[in-house]
Amino acid sequence: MEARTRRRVRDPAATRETILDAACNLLAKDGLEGVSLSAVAHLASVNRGTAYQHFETREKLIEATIEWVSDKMFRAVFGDPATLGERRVEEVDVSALTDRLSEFAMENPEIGRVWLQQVLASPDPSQDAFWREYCGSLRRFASTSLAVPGIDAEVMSVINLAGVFFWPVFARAHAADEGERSELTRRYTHEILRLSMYGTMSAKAFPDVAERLSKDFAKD
Amino acid sequence: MEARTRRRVRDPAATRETILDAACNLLAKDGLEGVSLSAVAHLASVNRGTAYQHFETREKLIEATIEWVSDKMFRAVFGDPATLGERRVEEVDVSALTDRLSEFAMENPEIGRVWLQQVLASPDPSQDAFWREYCGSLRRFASTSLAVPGIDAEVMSVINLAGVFFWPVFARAHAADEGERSELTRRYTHEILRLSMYGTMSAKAFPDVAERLSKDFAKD
DNA sequence: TCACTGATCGACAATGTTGCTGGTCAATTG
DNA sequence: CAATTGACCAGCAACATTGTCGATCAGTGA
Repeated sequence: MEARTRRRVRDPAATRETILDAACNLLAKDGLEGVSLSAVAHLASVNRGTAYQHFETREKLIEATIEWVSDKMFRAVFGDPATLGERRVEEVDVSALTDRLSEFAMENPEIGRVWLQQVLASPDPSQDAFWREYCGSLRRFASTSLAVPGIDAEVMSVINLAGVFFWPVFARAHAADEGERSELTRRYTHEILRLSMYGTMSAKAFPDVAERLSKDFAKD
Repeated sequence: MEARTRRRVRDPAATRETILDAACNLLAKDGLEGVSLSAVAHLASVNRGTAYQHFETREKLIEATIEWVSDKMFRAVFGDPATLGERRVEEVDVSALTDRLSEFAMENPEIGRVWLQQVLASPDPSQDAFWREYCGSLRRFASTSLAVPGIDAEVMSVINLAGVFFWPVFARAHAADEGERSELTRRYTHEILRLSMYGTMSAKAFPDVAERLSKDFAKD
């Protein structure tokens, strides 16, 4: 009859990681609603009590999960935070960065959206490393001659990130297999680059809008 | 002592509306997580049993709420569906449409995001009237000479809608009063128009990206 | 007027979740 | 080696939520 469930070997750091990883997967699968301590602990094969030992409350767990996601994302998109300082703005390969971000978003659905939501709602988004880096590099880029003048880096960050994190919702729902999925990823990166280069409206066809833009501009 | 709670006068249609309206408000306040039948019924001052009479299950209620939101949004952005057919593509005022959409998104936070999420995840987004109209008009616009060539209407719809529905998360968290909020709305509409007209990257500074774009293009 | 439909309500069972507590046991440290 | 720490676990209490049922009672139509 035996069969007592084996007691987990004592390794707090690893346990914490296990729990966060489980929370992350659950987040990607069912969204925020699906992240209950019961479900997370079960998926991580950890006792609920143990989970509470590591994270005081559900809120704290979610908060920690978001940070964990942010870090994962940072590495996937910008590489190792340690070696970051050395690179130059001019050297940043916009096109490759977009590729990596789209890739990550597609592989980790849901969590990017949840992360963005939390970060934007927080009193100071730049507390978050990924946001700081993303928005910051966009701002630096905007100040170079490589960029069109008049870019609002904050708004552009929101637009870019919102788009890249929402597209997988559509893509994953409409792609039957891996192949179609990467095709849809390609479609997205193509379009975002095309948009960045050429916009959507033929400038000479819209003198009124152009005028409105320059007027808004004067107000700033 | 008396004080029996008055029984609601019999008016199923109005009751249904009341419930949906409550659900909608709750959605805007607390997101999907906040929409429990208990909370909705309470807010609507309706017995929970009554709510179940109108909506078989929580899922059904949420589904109905999303449709209701879609309809509200449609009217706010495109006007009355009945008088829609008459207008021409060329007559559509892009700039005014953007204004109305941003306005709506700011006034009704959360629900637009949830709506977009549901619609994109559904097997056939064009079942939804708002999506059909938005994406369709973008497609029609793309085929005119007013537009830059090569636009992917579906991707652009996602980018635009994701952006406009996410911006309020940032804006509402960082605006102290009504005035700051409308200023932030203005910032958004300005930037999205600017982006549509001029993009972000100086085309001549990025011959490699331009080449990649034309290559991708050839593959299609 | 009177039966009938169905909108509304109060209560109940089943289930799930949160957070807490007290107990066990492995590792560390003096 | 003994004592202490704290990681881990099982179970409890409080509460929320879902979905269901049977009992009313207001309109409606015969």
